[in-house]
Amino acid sequence: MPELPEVETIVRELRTRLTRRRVESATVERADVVHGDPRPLDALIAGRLVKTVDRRAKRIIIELTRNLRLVFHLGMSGRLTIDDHDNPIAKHTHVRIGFGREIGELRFRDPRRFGGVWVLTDAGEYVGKRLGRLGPEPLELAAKGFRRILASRRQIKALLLDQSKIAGLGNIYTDEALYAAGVHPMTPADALVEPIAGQLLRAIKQTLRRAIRARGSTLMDYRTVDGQTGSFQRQHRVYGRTGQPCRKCGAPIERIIVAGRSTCFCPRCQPL
DNA sequence: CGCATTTCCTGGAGGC
DNA sequence: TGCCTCCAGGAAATGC
Repeated sequence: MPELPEVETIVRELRTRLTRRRVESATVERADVVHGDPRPLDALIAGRLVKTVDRRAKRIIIELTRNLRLVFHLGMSGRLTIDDHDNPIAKHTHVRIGFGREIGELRFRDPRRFGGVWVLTDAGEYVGKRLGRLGPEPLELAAKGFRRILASRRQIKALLLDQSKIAGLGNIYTDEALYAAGVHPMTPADALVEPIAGQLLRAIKQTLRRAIRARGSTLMDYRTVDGQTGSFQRQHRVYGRTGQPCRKCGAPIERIIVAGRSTCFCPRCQPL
């Protein structure tokens, strides 16, 4: 399940391989995963060059010439890969964007279809409707901004998962960061006063940076653009370790439901 | 408006 | 082996 580190890994690879390349064709196999400008994608983007590849929270933004952006969201099971044109097309491949023969084909595959691509031809629509409701990037967040976010009675886990408050964390990195800071996931956010709030922000940033360095966590679906797995799952302290001993204190890791999500934590290192 | 709950979807796991 | 049920979860939609 791609969160910020997985998406950042994908963006870096796409940037290296696609910047300044020319789109030659586009094929939509499933129209209902494509949103935004309703005109046929092939006619719309063929001939344009890739100007930039960037990330906002968990979204991948491919900017083409003449003010057109393709915004990919991978949802749960989405993958973006670059394949040779004649590679077999995997099941649930919904969109293919062809580049030159020596580059290959960008393929968007998403079995569960929680993801999609937004074709944005107007900057206003892009900022206002799609990305306007996203909170700040956690890696760019200062202590003051974080304290403002914490001014709520909600459980800290629910708050960190709320993309309109802070954008990019998902279930894995929320659990890992809370463990690293020694904070129980059900703690009311406004109970986190200094120095704990600062510790938590540092834990969030450190967890994300380490995960990016390991090219993300592969549990099931996630792969990098060239099909490799990430390796951060080997450094997980709580996520997916239910019943196994805490690496700090030896107590068994527990799994509970918080904010409707399965939540792993150490009852001894993260007391309420 | 803010926040909690429900809903979408498929593949894989586990029970029998 | 085959069939069934359950579960994973990002975020939009819905319901207070």
